Amino acid sequence: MTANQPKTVARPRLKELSHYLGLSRTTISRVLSGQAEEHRIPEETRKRVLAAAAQFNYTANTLARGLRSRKSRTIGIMVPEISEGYSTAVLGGVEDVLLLSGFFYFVVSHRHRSELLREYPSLLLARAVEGIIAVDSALEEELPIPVVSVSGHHRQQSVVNIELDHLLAARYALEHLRKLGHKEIAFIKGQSFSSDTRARWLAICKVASKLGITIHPRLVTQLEGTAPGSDPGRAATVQLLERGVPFTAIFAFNDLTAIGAITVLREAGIRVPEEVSVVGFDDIPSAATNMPPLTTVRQPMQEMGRVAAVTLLQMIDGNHEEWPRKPIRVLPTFVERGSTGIAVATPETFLTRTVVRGKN
Amino acid sequence: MTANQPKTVARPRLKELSHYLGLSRTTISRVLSGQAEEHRIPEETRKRVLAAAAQFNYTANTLARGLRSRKSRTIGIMVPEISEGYSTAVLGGVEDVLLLSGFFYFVVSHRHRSELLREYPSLLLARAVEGIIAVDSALEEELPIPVVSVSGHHRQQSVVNIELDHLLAARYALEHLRKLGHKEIAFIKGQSFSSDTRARWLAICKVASKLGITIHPRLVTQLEGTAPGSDPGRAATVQLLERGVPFTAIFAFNDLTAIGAITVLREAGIRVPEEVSVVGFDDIPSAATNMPPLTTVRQPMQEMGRVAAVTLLQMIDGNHEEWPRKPIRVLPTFVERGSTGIAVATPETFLTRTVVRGKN
DNA sequence: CTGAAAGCGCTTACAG
DNA sequence: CTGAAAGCGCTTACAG
Repeated sequence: MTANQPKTVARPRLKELSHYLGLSRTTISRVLSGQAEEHRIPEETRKRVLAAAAQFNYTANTLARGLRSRKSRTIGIMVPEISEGYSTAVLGGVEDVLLLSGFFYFVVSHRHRSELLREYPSLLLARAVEGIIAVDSALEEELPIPVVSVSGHHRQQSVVNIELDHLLAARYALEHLRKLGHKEIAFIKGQSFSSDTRARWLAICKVASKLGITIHPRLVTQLEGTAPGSDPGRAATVQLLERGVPFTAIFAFNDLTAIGAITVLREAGIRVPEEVSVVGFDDIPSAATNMPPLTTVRQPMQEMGRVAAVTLLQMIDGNHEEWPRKPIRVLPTFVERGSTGIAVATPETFLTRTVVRGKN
Repeated sequence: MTANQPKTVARPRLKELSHYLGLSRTTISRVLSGQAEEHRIPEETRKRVLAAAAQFNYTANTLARGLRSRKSRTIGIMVPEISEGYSTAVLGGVEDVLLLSGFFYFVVSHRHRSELLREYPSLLLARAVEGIIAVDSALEEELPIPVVSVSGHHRQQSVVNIELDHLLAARYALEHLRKLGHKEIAFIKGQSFSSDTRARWLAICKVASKLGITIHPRLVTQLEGTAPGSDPGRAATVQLLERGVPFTAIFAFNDLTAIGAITVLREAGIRVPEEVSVVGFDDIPSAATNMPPLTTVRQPMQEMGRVAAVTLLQMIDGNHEEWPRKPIRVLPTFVERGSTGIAVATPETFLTRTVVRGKN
């Protein structure tokens, strides 16, 4: 950071502009932050300032501005894993909104490590963020800034939840399977640390009972471990097969799990969807190009990101009374593709085949 | 931002700690920024300070710290699209390194819009970032801070390039296809705005001529448009089929393109790999679960991210003489999966079939 | 309509 | 070994 840097054009400061224009820093600052009107700065002056700013390519140092005004115009986004599709789809939506508003964002990913989940909020606070969006992450403490949680199911006062309508999601999937004649349905629940697991499972139980679908406990399994990708789904499916209870369909926690399940089924010589149907959740991009293409419950992830961002910005600049008091609900859609089909009459058939262990 | 906030525990400031400890802010600051040694602060004092900081959960306001010390401990990352696999895989690697070093990062995605490509560097500079990592993005100006470019092929003095060994990549793919007997190989080049397109294509031409593989101009096509996903790949493949020149293999610019190509081929009734082999590039997660699984040139994207971050941090804290003067090269690996097979003797066969237009 | 001065919360020469 | 004071680059009461 010394004289060794390549030749640089130093960013101009307010002081320089002030000299150049023969105006006080106060006036320039007012013009540039859009307060010309309320301070009755003449149009002529305003234009001169704007022109000079453009000419010297001046923009305020946001560190200084933030320190003084207590508005950093920055938020923090916490995700479990930056390199996975769900988080980044949400991020895409968030970005759409933020960038139009002049906000920037820090991303931190905690990879489900509890010490990171605990530390990151403080670190973000030290970075003077004005709000936090938590994606599928369980925050523990109440924070002094607004928080919007996507699929997080928080109960704190300062947290507004963006939630999928899980009942509708469950109804889509289960009615679809019932219509195809499926009665023996296996379920792969999410990892216990995923904040959506509980809500999604409760909805499934409720809808199943309403539709008269029996959930056999030995056909219920759960993802385990923090491995990214479809490995946990493979392991869960192997477990399901080993239990030896016949089933004609699997409702997976998400698409990655469904993809893993299909791989294991095929390795075991079981055809999808001819012998076993598989329903996913999320509709990540590869759901459509998977073979067979996934029938799945689509979460509007981009939209959830946009809604989260809009809500957070309103909370930041509005006052507390106006904060949403209830979760904001978004709706799933159902995407029928090739991984589901009519239930076979005798599901036991596949049990006679060799079960190939999934790599894990 | 007024009294309407939920009850908040204000973050303690240095002043408070100073009162509490009966020590100057100077001393406390020194202890907390690890300068106790060089200022010969007694171990006893050091411990008292650390204990108090822990007790009050004090961390320095990074805005103030950054403003004064000119070290924001923040970098900017520019990517084309936050919600696509390539960028986020690189991001994962970057994060591994940054978080250990106490750096945070802003992400901005320009979606190939030239005004954003132009503005973002200034906006990041205004945010006082100490360096920038550009992923697959062509920066125009020389910046006053260090820049590391992943797959960017920049020529500016202040930019260090992280590059894949494209010659090796091309050799892997072409030797593999030649070994399988392919002579009529079609190529789908990247979009003209993608900074890797040129380098990758030059390498292919060079290696092809060395291996005695003829590149038929009418078997060369190019991705067009900024649509994310595999749609551009579908369109390019449709074009290829319409030209009517027979081929037995396609070397696609990336995996998404390869996936799109396979879809179009199948829709046209052409079997992969029995009639046409397809080689991808990148090895994104869905390459393995695609049907058929993709044979592809794997880029070590996480590693590229890690290398980029390590390099940038060294540039930030080292002096200019020590900056790398050459591109840093990383090596691809080759992943043989199911989308390639032995070349058919009479590739013309597929041309008699109906060509189905890819949706686009 | 305009500006001088204070101050945001730190770090860092400088002095002892 | 320790601290008083200056200052990073802004914004914002306050005053006129």
